Amino acid sequence: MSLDHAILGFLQYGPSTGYDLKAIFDLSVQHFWPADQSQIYRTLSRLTAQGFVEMERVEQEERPDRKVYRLTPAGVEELQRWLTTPLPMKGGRSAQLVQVFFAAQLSDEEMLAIFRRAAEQCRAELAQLRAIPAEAATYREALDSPRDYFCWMLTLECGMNMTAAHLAWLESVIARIEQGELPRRR
Amino acid sequence: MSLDHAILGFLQYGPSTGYDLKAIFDLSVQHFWPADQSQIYRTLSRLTAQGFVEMERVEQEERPDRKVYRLTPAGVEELQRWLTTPLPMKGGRSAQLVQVFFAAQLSDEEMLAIFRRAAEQCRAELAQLRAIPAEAATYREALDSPRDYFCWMLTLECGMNMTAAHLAWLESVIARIEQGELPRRR
DNA sequence: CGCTAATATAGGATACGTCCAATATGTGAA
DNA sequence: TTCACATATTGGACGTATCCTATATTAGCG
Repeated sequence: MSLDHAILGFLQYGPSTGYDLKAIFDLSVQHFWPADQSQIYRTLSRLTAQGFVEMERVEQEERPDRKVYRLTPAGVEELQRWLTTPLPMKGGRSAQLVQVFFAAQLSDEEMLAIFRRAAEQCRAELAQLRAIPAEAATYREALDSPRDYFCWMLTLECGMNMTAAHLAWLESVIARIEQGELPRRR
Repeated sequence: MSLDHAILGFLQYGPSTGYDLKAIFDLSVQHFWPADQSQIYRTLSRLTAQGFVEMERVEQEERPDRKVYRLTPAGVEELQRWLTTPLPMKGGRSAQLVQVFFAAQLSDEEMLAIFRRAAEQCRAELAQLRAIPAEAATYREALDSPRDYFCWMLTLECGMNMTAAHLAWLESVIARIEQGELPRRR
């Protein structure tokens, strides 16, 4: 249940609405923990019921009331507890690797297409990740703690390293196939 | 719906029961597409209803009948179609990175613990991946096509590369924290 | 002799994620 | 003017994964 704790984590920076949370999710942790908007709202209700956050209704004219959530002491404690809890290494799923695994019956050209497409997507993702620090600057003041910022940048670095490594592998596979190292069909 | 297509992919090597499929899943594709046993059986029923596989009941004494599934022509076609379909790059989730992102409020020691634990898990996973080729040899004859085997080894290589890259990153973070590059709290 | 693992399948319950649509209105762009 | 987008929240439906339990028997180990 990491969405719960990610939300608690963000609320630790200060009170927020579901809408705010969605925005900061998309900017900062999306590449390793994407969050659906309706999922955020539902989780917020649950966290309230569990007593980890409190909600304050702020009335607005002509728009839906804002519901501003803040951490309770119990929420702070729960976050702390979770952060120091060892996590089981849950292997991610990759549909693309499933394609690779069964790609043997495709033609060489079709296989190359899979790898070239994947490489393109990697490059796009890398570009996206590289664009984050510029946008992050906006929030840097809000965060204000250089330690928080350091942690954020660590996750970014991880994402870029992983993507770069994946891209390197894809390119090496493409090169090998182009050099005819792929056994023939039949 | 990659589980569906992974099952179709394995059935392409020859008829199997749900039980057989579970075994080959765990050996070969588990590290990028783990499959739950009951999920396999349910998917098999659905694929039958959709006409992609056929079931033949093989009676056994003193044990539940084996249900042997085989691909239909429609199933072959569906597999081929899916293999050549571009996939949306679905970013994997990493609860560990969520911990890192919010780790700023932990002590240096607690942060180091997170990274050291993660590094340990990486090493364990690497060891597991390295053990696969030996077990794979059993199935090599069954697969018999060197092209299929090549694709299998590609996915293994990918897994090992990614894990190694992740480990390298973790070790570099540990080194940097130990050298005091992490900004202080408060 | 008892325990566990292997062979084989099935179903309920639950959590979690994703998509889509509805509600309401202001602002800026084409 | 029309269209999309930002603000803000909510709910239905569905797909997929995960967990647990039940059934039934054999083989091997200590």
